Formats: sequence, C-alpha cells, structure tokens
Amino acid sequence: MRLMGVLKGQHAGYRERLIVANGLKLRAFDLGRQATSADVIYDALRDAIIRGELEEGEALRQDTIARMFNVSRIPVREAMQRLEAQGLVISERYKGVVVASLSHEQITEIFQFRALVEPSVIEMAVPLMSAKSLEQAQYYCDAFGAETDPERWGDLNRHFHNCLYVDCDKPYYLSVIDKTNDLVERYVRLVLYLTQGMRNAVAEHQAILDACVAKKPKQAAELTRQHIDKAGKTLVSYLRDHTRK
Amino acid sequence: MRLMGVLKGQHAGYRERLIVANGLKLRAFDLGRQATSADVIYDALRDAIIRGELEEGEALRQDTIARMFNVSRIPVREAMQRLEAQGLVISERYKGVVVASLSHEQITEIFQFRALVEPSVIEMAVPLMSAKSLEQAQYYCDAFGAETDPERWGDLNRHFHNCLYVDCDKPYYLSVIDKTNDLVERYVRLVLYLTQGMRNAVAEHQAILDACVAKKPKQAAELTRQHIDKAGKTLVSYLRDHTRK
DNA sequence: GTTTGCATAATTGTATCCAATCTACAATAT
DNA sequence: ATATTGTAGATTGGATACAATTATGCAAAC
Repeated sequence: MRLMGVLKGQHAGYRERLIVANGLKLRAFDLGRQATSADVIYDALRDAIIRGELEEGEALRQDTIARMFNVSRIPVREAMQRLEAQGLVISERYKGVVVASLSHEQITEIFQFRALVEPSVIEMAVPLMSAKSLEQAQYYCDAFGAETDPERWGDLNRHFHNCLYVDCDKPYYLSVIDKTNDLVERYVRLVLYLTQGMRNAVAEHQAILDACVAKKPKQAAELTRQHIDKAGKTLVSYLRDHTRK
Repeated sequence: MRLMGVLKGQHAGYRERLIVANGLKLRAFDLGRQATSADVIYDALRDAIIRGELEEGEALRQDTIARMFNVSRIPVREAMQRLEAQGLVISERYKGVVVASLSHEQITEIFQFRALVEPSVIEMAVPLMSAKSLEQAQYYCDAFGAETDPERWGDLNRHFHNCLYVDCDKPYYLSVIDKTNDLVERYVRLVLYLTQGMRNAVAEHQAILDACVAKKPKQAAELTRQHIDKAGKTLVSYLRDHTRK
C-alpha cells in the first residue's frame, strides 16, 4: 500500500508522520499535509536536477513540464519559485528558468562550507547515535563499496553520511546540510561516475564510521572534515580536467 | 533617479549589478532582472515578517494581500511559495499559510549555528577587509549606540555585522548567514526592544571591530562567537521571562 | 555576406473563473 | 445544557484565458 506518494515529500518541507488519534487506535494520516501538484512537481524537478538528469543551463519550459504532468502552468510555476529560492534554478523575467550551474570557485566554496558544518554535526551526533543508525551506516558503507551501478553511488554516499548526522537532534543544521548538498550533488555524481566510484572513499567512510562506533566525536569530526576537503579538491580537479569550461 | 525599484531586490535572490557590454562603454542594466509582481510582494512580505510587523502564527490570506497590492492571487501565491521555501511561513493545503514561529529550542539551535558560521566568515574577511567597510562598520556601530528609535536597532545591528562579513568573498556563506538571520531577526528585534537596545552590545561590537582594524582574524572570530553565543542566551532567557509560551 | 526591419510564433506573467475543501454557525438530537 | 450534524460562506488549488514580452524567420537594404 503506497500512501506516502500522496503526502508532501520531505523535500517539499514536510516530514511524513503517522498521527494516532485521541483514544482511537487508528492509523491516520494528517491529510492536511496532502501533496499539492506543486509539491509533486517540485520534488520531481529537484530530483532530476540533483541527479544530473537535467543539464546545467538547460531551460525548463513551463508548458512542456505542465504537459508532462498533465496540469496547467500554475503549479509548475509555483514549483519553480521554490526551486529558485533553493538556488537550483535561475530565472529571468519573460525568458524562463534554467538549471543553475556552479563555477569551480562556487563548488570549492560550498565544499569548504560543508567541511565546516558537517564535522560539527557529526561531533554532536556521536554521543546520541543509536545502534540502528550505526547499523544503517555500515549497511550503506558496504553497499557503496559493492555497488556497480553508477546511478546508485550518489544515493548510497549521501545515505551513508545522513545516517551519521540524523541523530544530532539539530533540525536546522540538517536542513542547511541537505540544501547545501543538493547544490553540489550533480557534480559529486558526475565525479563518482568519472572516477568509477572513488574506491578510496570507502576506506574513509569506514574510518569515520569506526570513530562513531568507538564514540570518539572529535575524531569522527576531523575525519569527516578531511573526507569532505579531499572530496572537494578531487572533484574540482576532475572537473577542471574532464569537462570543458 | 530611482531605477533600482524596478529591479529584483537582492532578497528575491538577485544582486543589482551594472553590466558593461563588450567593448562598449555603456552603463547598461540587465533588464532580464526586472522585478515581477511576485518579486515585489515577496520582498514586502519577507520584510514585514522579519521586522515582526506580522505576528507569528498570523494567517496570510491570499485575497487580502492581493487586494493590498492590487493584483490577482497568482503572484501572491508565488511569493508565498518562496517564503515557505525560506522557512518564513508554513502552509497547509486548503488552510493557507501562517507566519512561522520558532520554539526556544529552535532559536537556541539557530544561534548555535550562527556561532559556528559567522566567526568563520569574519576570520576569512579580516585580511580582505577594505577601509571603506571598516569605516561603515564604525558608522553603524556608533549609530547603533546613539539610536533612540527601537525600530532602527535591528537594522543597524544587522548592517554592522554585515559590514564585517561582506569582504570575505564567499557568496554562499553570506547567503546562508542572511537566510539564517532572517529566521531569528523578529526575535532579535523583540529583545532589542525589551532590553532597550542591549547597551552592552555596543562595547562588544566595538571590540570586534577593533580586532578587525588590528587585522587579528582569530580574535575577531572568537569575539564574534562570544557575542553571538551571549546574544542567543540573553535572547532566549528574555523570551522565557517576558513572553507567554 | 551582414545588418536592419518587421511580422509571426513562442513563451512568460497575470487575471478571471470554477471546483475542492475548510470554517463557522445554525439546526437537531442526546 | 452539550454534543453532533448539516449547511452557507470563505478560502484555497488549479484551469483557462488573455496580455506583455521575447525569440525567430525572412525579406529588404547596405
């Protein structure tokens, strides 16, 4: 039974949640959080952008997208307003919106930012980390190493890191990290593809995870910092060598 | 001559910028950045929210706002989509949007986040800081101390800090800081009002500025961290004492 | 060949209209 | 009285329609 599809995805700003009524044992959803057309379209476009399925600079025509989803342009425009607010597209009046692209300098800056925030979060998370999160992290770590489908590397990488962050109990930090990663994910995926999965990343992941298991917050933070720093530098140098621009 | 009014304000996601064509010495605007109705309404609503002119939890009726700006509900809805993406309002399907409110825990978290990011930015900015920025900072610092109109304290405080950040040459950091400050600004203003301007803040501001003038990045960063930490704690304790909830 | 001047087609921005849903209050039952 | 149900008006989500602007194609002029 797929009910989640009709609720606002978490990227539209909402968490799916089961509400249990007063004395009534009934698995009820908060239908006030039903997804609008704009929600669905936002999630789909966001996904396509961060997965790199839409090229940077590619135009998003309202009418084309409206027809794809069998809706009018109104909800499409609303989705685009959100994408623009998140920095995923850029719009110019009467010209339309295009998928945002980042210069090497911008990518470098964003990785520098991640290298500041994410270590801080993992440090706070370690003391609170549940066995389940650690288990999941190990699962994603192994899966990342074993996966052969390039399309999946990006997901597994991100899931792994998320597992080590979620228990920090700092929703604002997490939302910033999420939005920040959205902006560079397409490039991360590209380089994961070009480098055939950055095999050495697995060892770094395992080292971070080990530090978490050993309840060493500072060490986990420092390893995370190094990991992000290295990933950023590798990424930009690969982009310089392997792409025009 | 006021041309800027017809351009997208920077909070709509754009910086006003003079584009000089190829070999042609001509002061030309990028007219693609003309403001739409949605841009204007977004800026106005955002402003009203962060200034605390709209109470937290207050409903924003599409029709009411549309009539105020003499437009249809369409651009109003688009503005609201952006506000929601920035976390300034919360919307529920068929119920409408309300001004977002933050719990004390959320405010605490956001100040903790600021205390991580802003010191890092000022540290990067100090070596690059222009005489003009330092001058402006001193101006706003003094103005903050001398100002008697409570409405202005919030602006002056924020302008002061901004002066010390802008030269860091890290647009992404700055955009995150800006959006983060937007979320707590209404509470900062409230407490500035309740504490009659937090007179002791002026001394802290001057100390930060002095460290910048003396080109001591680490010291400026540490003072900034303390300043934000203290401001956050003062703010939350005042909110606990002086507001219901 | 390149530039200029339209006419036309595409595309976006916004107004108007309708259907779905919520809210508030009256009507009814307990 | 209190709780429940029904209904009218308010409000939102979205489709359609139209206006404003930009992009394109093509002929005329240089």
